[in-house]
Amino acid sequence: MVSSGESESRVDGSRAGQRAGSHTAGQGAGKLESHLDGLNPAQRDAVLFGISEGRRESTPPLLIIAGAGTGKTLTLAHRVAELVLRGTSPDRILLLTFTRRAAAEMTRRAERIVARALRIKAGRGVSGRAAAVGSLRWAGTFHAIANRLLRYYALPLGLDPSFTVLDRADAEDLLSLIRAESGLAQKDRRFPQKATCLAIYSRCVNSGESVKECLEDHFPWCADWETELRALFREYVEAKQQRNVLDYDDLLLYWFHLMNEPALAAKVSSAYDHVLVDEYQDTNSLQASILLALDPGGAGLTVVGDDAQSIYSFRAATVRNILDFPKHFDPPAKVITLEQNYRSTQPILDAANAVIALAPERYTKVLFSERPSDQKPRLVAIENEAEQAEYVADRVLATREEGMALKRQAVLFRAAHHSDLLEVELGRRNIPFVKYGGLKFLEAGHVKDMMCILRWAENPRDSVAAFRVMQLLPGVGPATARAVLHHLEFDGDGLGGLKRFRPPAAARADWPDLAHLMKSLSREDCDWLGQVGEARRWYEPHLERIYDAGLARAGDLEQLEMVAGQYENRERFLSELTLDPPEASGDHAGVPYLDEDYLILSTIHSAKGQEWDTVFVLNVVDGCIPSDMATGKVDEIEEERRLLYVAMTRAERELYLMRPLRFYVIHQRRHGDRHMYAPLTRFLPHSTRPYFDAHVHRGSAEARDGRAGAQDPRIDVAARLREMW
DNA sequence: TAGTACGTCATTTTT
DNA sequence: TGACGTACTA
Repeated sequence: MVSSGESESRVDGSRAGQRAGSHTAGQGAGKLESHLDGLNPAQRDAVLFGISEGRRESTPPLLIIAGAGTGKTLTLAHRVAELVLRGTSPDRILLLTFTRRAAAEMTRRAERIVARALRIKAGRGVSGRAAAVGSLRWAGTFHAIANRLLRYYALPLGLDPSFTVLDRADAEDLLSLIRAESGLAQKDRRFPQKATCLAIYSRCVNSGESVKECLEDHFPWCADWETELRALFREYVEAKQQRNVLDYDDLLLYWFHLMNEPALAAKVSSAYDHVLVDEYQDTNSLQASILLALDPGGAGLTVVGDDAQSIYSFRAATVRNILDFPKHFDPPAKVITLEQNYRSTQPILDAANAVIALAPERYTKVLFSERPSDQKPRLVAIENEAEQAEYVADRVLATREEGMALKRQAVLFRAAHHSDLLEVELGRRNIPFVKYGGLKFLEAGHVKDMMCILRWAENPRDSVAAFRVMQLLPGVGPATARAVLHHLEFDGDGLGGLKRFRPPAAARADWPDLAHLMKSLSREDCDWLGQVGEARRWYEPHLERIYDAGLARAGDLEQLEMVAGQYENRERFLSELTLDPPEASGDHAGVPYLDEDYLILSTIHSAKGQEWDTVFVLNVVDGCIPSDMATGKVDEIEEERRLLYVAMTRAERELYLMRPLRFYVIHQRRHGDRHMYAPLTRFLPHSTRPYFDAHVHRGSAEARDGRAGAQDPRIDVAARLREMW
């Protein structure tokens, strides 16, 4: 329980912050109102820089360094709106974001700003041109935009436009299939796992490193396998081409090669007047090459980011992209820095600044806020992880009692499994929650099965999907599935050939239905609406046979069918879901209803760009932050420091750093389970102590178990026993 | 050839 | 703990 002595300085709900369209109080009555009134001078500079005429040629490149919570999205949205207001067609703005959520948010805000600007103009009697952002057609992640471009340019790229996109799990499966076929697995020493192989491959592609360099720098324990890995990757590339499938990295690679052919590059480039890139610190060198090829002179190019929040180097992102950006151009790109934070209270910023100030190399930028508070962030030492879970659940409920919705509170952690115990505790207390990061909706076996049915129909050469679908039938295993693929290749009638395959006896009863389903789904004129239902009706009996919790899983499939209805066709549905999967998974599988209130659980990575009133950070101990997988290199440690910084700067009003003293370490050593004492994270050395309220929390377990506490009276039993005689 | 029982060995974050 | 690979049985 929390001691009742803690003061809870409530801040009124309307943040002193900035929201698109919100008026800031205190504007001089005589001053003319403008849609830019809510912006501070630096933001205004960033919005207006170089776009006085709205023409691409006259807009030099711009880098906006935007610290955490400094109104980055607001500023970028204003810039987009400003471009539209000055006559740029929204169709000719390319907006590259880190997630689709960010793209949607930016579009929404830009629209509101434009609407407001037009209202103001109209109010002044200036007849505003009927400009509307409409939807920004070219807003999305690098991968999503690549997917669309590659379908437009499939022909010159030698692609079949019906290609399907492999998600990570599919790519891993394909790799592992090849590994098995090529005999790489049968070595005396253990070959790296499929996930590791793919990680190595992906890093090479995205960073431009050779396999050798990559292994030395990032996967030293696999260094002996260089030759085999290269052979594996060669076969992997070939396998993808045969199957007409692209993985995530291919999307970028093909785009890159598209941009390397001058005639095509010119065509792509000429489609956009302005290119804006968000979260630039988390792009990798392949993405940077694409961008520079898209806009070599930098005209109309704006990138935004914060080097202190670069946390994706494991995905080959390089902070050099943002640091070196200005130098790519002559004259160098203009740099504008945003330092005023509108999110957090000053004590939270002070603590976060203190953490990042200890980074050996950094680009000085000190955030300040106009939101005072007496409440420093709390550093809570607690017995163990179980009590950490109880404490957080208690505090969450208490904060809700004070009127703060669960949705305005978040629990952040380094690795997805760090919230396991908390999830159990929340379940026990019936506190609804949604978890971001970790296992996704689409990774659940049964959802994957359904997606593969549709993918196979979309791309009959997608044998990864086919392989999976066929083995759903009883009596069909890898050998039969392979035989079917072989049969189809020679039959030459697409999926229609399925009905001419003679299945083994064990599968005979179920075969015709599958053949019929796939033939039906793959017809050219097959209406998209209803396809998922058709697949579901076929699949449900198998679902019940294959999985234990068939009923709960059937619910997910209904969800999937509803989601499918929101897409115009099968290709869009498959691509967009693969490239931008619904990332939350609730307590019960499936997406929660939006009107419910629920607590947010999230990995720190997935929390990027978000903010909550109250934030709890779990396991602020060495071994978790920094993760003990990352203790090797200085760079890696520095990235972990930035992770803690990102986590802390998500909080608006209340921040709790949780520090369990004892960890129960399971299945790690032969010696069985044991306890370990974990030291406080090295990122909070003694010098940072003044920025925190430290307390030691004595868990309720002691009280519940009837154990004695410090306040209990003392009895001198020994003396009494002596007195008995 | 499918399906299962058992032994081995672990590297976080995600488009 | 559980994912994955191997060996065995029906």
